[in-house]
Amino acid sequence: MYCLKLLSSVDVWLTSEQNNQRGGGEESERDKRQAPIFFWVYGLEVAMSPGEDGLIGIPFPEHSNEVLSHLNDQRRTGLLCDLTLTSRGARYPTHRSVMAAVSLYFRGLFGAEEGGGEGGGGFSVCQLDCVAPDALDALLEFAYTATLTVPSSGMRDVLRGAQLLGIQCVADACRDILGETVEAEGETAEEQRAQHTAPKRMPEGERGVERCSRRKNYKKKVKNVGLHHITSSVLIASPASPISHPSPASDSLRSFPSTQPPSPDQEELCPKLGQNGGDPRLIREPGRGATMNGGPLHWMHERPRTAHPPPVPRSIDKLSENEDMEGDDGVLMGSTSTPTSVAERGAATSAVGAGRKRKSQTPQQCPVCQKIIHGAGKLPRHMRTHTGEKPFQCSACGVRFTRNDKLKIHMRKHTGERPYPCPHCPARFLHSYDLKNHLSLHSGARPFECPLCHKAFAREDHLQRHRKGHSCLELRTRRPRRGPELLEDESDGGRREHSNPLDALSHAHSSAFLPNTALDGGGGSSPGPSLLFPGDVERGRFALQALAQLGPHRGRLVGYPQLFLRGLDLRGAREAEIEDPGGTHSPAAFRDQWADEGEEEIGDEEVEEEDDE
DNA sequence: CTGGGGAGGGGGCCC
DNA sequence: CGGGCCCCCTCCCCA
Repeated sequence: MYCLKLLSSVDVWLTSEQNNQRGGGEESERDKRQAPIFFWVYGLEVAMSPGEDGLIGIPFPEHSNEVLSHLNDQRRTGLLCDLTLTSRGARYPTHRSVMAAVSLYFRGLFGAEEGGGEGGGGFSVCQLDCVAPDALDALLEFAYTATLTVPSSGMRDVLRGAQLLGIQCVADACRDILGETVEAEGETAEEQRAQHTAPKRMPEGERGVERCSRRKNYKKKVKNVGLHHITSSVLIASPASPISHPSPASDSLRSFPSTQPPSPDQEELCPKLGQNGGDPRLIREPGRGATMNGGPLHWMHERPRTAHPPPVPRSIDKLSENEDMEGDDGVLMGSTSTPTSVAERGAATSAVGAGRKRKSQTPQQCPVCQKIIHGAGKLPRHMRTHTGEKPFQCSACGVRFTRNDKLKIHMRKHTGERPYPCPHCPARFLHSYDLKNHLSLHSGARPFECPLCHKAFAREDHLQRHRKGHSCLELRTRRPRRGPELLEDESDGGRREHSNPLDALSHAHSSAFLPNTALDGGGGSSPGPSLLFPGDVERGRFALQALAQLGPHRGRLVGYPQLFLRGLDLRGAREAEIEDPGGTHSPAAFRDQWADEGEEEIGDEEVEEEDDE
């Protein structure tokens, strides 16, 4: 009997006779058969370790984002911050654990302290003048949001900082963006200078500033960067980047231009969009190196250098400002503690750069999400989805959009224009797709049918919503069931591999469902290959019943678009239940805990089916 | 729970 | 090649 924690509050109890064998060294045939045990819960791969004898690992993709978000909140408020990074006067409260998790440098730094007096804990300050404040800010934001926001002009700073701190993924991404190639030669002068300004760390209790150039072996050779001019800002994010969790820096990022009130200039530049709507030319000056509507450059200028709350009880600013300033290149270091403006830096880099010719624009891979963007000129549009840049503002209501065509459609609300009239009724629509949906009402066509309950919908997204809900799941669990022989397709005579056991189930209980309405949400993007074994349908069925037995807690699983069950070897559990009907090992014994009276018949049905077998 | 509207995003076509 | 325009899909929100 196992207790599986679901969403921290839902317990799924499974029984297995294998429980008694755990650790006993016995290896039954089932143990051999169950080698790779995976199943899919609505698109999420769930691993059941055979060695763990039925333990199920259910991933919660949002968990990491939530944790990061909370950590970022703590960073913003200075809560639990036990490390302050400084760069030329700017202070960045942070958490040692986070930095150690992100940075090989800090990992080595703090790891070396393990067992030492200061290892776990005292407040400490780490002077990182070798990393430009903007770059350090960006790297911290990356650490806490999985999103790296960096203006293209600051890409090299970030690259250098990432290399110095051993944040390899960021360094790689920056290199990709910069189009660098790994240089097999020795360290460049830049790297050598950087070594002189290696991160320094000042334990809180110490009076002076102890310089501890403790670079580890993670150090990567600095590439000989070929400078080229890039006018766009780039935001690097992990695929699951929680962009919605702003850091102080990201707050400022988000303040441009989407939430930033339009400047009077912008208002003048965007007088009356009207029918001609969001012509971006009214807002920006393309090709001038300027950014849309006060974009990255504007952001960088307004980016608060000391936006972070300063919980640092002691000041090392003067020391940090005066040290190592000569060690970096002029672009980075400048002559004072105040970083050179991005505009100046951009000009500097542009002056140095040789102007690399951009590659073909179709298709292009997004440097942030690695997605391939088809179509010429579509990448900048796509990039705005990462940066949150919304250059196109409605002159009527102030709402901003990332695309002018969206603004144009939006303006129809103000102008009353509804260019898509229904030929059968006076209805008119803003979107062509709305008209398309509307026409299906006239025709009565409901082409989107649920393969399980056969309810038809006029809109595909409504069908998907319906299938994501658990109302249909209940029906699924109560379907009359057949054996796995129904996997045999009568039409082609061969064994059909359904994309998931639920398909098989639905196929079993009904032969009339639309071929395009598979349970994968209509997208046909079932994660992972279809790897059904002869017993999978049974396993999937039992898993559904297990879900059903969640009773009121089952709703917590609602929202998963799919329920894929792969190799879920739960038959043992079922058999155990039969062997011990009503015993303490039976799920039925725990069914009352969930007090879902409507599901009891499922269990009864299950027993009846077992009797039939 | 469902129907409808709006918005975000991607792709195709054209200039 | 970049941008405009359009279509399509999907998601979210509201009644």
